[in-house]
Amino acid sequence: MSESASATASGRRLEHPETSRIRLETVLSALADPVRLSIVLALDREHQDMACVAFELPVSKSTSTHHFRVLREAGIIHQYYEGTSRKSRLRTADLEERLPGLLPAVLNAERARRGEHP
Amino acid sequence: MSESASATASGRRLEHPETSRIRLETVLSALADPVRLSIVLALDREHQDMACVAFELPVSKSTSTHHFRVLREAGIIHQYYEGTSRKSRLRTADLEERLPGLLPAVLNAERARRGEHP
DNA sequence: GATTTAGTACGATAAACCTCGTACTACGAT
DNA sequence: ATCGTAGTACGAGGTTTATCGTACTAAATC
Repeated sequence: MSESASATASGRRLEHPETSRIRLETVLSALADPVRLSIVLALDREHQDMACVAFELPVSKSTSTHHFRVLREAGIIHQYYEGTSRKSRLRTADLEERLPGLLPAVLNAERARRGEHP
Repeated sequence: MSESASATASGRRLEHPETSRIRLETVLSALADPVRLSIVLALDREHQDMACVAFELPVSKSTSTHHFRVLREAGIIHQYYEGTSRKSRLRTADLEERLPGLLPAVLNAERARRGEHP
């Protein structure tokens, strides 16, 4: 698992923390926001890479960019370029290695709150 | 489990959310702070009720009060008066009922980070 | 009653955060 | 080459947060 950005389409780099540098407090902060929580939930539900636009977030484009960056810099999602869009994927395995049980617990609780079936 | 404060020594009331009103985002926010995380860790490690002064936090008294209130209002700790001091206890069972697996995951991760034995 | 101990209440301050709009870039399609 | 789509960068505005000091309260002790 290399950590240098996979620049499929542009020369732009996307910084991702190594798994060993994922920090509990940063992850908790990142997840403690309703918009970001809904992003994480959608990524988990669809279990496929999603472009930012697919989330239909109730915020502006720049705010959306901000939230995705927070998630990426916390080590919660992996992002890469594909054409004009940027795809995101949950770093499920990395999170499980570094913070075992945390993401499943958060996903379960939030799904339960929303009345979604597990 | 009654929710009206147990005013052992004073007439002062301490507000505690009912278990059913514990919110994921509030809990995540509350745990996403180093001082509060160390409070929760100490409460879990000592497995007994602790007075605020026993934590020896690296902040002033008023800041300490603030952090304990955040934890209490999030539903993470229960507090009651005893003499001149205020004792705190983790609401382990309530959290497990409402947000299963979350607290153990956080405690494990933080203990691992600190190099403490589980 | 006076003192000590433990903690609260009330601002104040400085940093961080969420939000937005505008201007810009990169890629794909026409 | 032009246009549209998807997203970034930057800066600003407003709110929340963490921190503190000072002044206060309640209980235990002297």
